[in-house]
Amino acid sequence: MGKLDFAPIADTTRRAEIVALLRRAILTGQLEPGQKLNELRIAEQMRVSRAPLREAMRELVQEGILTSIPYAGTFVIDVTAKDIDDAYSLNKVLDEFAIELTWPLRDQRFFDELDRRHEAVKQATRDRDTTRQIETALQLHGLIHEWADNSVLLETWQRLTSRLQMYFALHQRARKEPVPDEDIHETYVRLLKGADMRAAQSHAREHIGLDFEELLAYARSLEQRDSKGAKADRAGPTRNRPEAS
Amino acid sequence: MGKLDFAPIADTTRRAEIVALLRRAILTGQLEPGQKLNELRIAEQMRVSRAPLREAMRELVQEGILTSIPYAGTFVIDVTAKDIDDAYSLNKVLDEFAIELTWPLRDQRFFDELDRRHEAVKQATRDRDTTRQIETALQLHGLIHEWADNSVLLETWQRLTSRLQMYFALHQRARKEPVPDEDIHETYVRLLKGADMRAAQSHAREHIGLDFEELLAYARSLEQRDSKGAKADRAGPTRNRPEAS
DNA sequence: GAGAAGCAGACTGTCGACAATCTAACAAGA
DNA sequence: TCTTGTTAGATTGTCGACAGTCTGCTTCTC
Repeated sequence: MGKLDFAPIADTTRRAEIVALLRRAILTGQLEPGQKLNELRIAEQMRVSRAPLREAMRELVQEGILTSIPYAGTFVIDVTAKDIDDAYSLNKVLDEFAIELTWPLRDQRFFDELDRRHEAVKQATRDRDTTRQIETALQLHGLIHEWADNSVLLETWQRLTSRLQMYFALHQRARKEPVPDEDIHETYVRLLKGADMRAAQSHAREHIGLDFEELLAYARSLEQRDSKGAKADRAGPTRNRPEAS
Repeated sequence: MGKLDFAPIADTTRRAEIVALLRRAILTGQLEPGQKLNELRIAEQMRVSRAPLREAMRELVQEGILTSIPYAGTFVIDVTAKDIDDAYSLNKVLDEFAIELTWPLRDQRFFDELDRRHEAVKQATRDRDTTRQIETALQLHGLIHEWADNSVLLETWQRLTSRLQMYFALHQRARKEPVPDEDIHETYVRLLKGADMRAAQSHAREHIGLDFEELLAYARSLEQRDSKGAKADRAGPTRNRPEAS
């Protein structure tokens, strides 16, 4: 028999597609932080009953980008400066760990994939497609986590990434100029190809820190604005989180 | 008006209670790894319809202790030696980070809570209650993550803990003698109260390593046994994970 | 007897309807 | 005018039933 490996066919349940749709809507900022998701309306728009929609929402709640309050509703999570700070500081630790694990596993296929993803970022930058630029940049950074051969690490990073992507989208959407960021990733890629692991680790930490400071400042300005009243329609969940212990 | 703070009342939806029930059943080993969860049977036993049960199961899938295959069923995750290895190595990194964050925040309340949880472990040990011993030991180790004031870290650790608790339960259930482990935590607690952060960090790494080796050896022996046939009724999910990208 | 086609049976996925709960507007009383 | 009780509307939580899919057995053919 032939040695051809077939890729598994796509999961074809309504629930899975709803999850993908909702996740994309949230991560690209089409659904704003704090916004309430009306089950009936969304179900009608998607031509789906509420059952699979609700199951999809439960998944996204556990994924950390939605939050649910019993009998009140399900909301897109609110972005606080502290959340961003927390996520980034943990991300640094994970990056360092991922580089350590990936380092001895690097091979030609790794370098090729690294270049491919780097090229995708540059392409998105040329196209002035900010949404895609965020996506591709995160995919570039995700390579070390995928390559590290530690499923728990990968899973953790992906969860963190969801949130970071949300924050970035919020940020990018807010600022006027589409995007400057010419080629910050150049050094990152070069170091990952090099021989000095420590250098790669500390650069990852530095580099991430840069975008971060700007994002954090933006988040803080948002909070200042919000706290001065004018809370708009973004219903503020005031009760406890649904996560039981 | 008075300054009394009321705690938020308990979330009282069937779904939340089902989640708690199922999680406990899985973490204590009442539901074995690989076992399939029959929706109809469980729903009848709990006197609940399938809707909230299914939603609860979606949450636990995202929590990482169940795995779902469309049109085939939902299963308790299988424990592989690699999973344990992955989880533990990440756990070390997280512990180190948590100690770093917690260190400057330690105060009298921290030390009191530390002693309280340490005492709970010793009590469970005296009672020869292995399940509770696992629970309390993990709670003791969780304190640094709770105290670190980083919600993302805490969430990540709790997710990891779920899995570790499962593995521990499996292990404890298997070995004959109830439990030796007199007071390994004594040093850990003392170092956390001390002045040398590095020492505390490296001890956390060492200490965790101990239990780990034993657990890992057990997992490997399990896999050897399984691969020699006799796969029992534990239906092995052979298709792809449901997690779409 | 071996292998393919077809056929129940069981189970998961989805739907529409009902029950429980919350919110906000309104009325009544001090 | 402020507080409290009431009520209607909207929304979420739950239920029972139906449809789609998989699995294992049976049957038929060679």
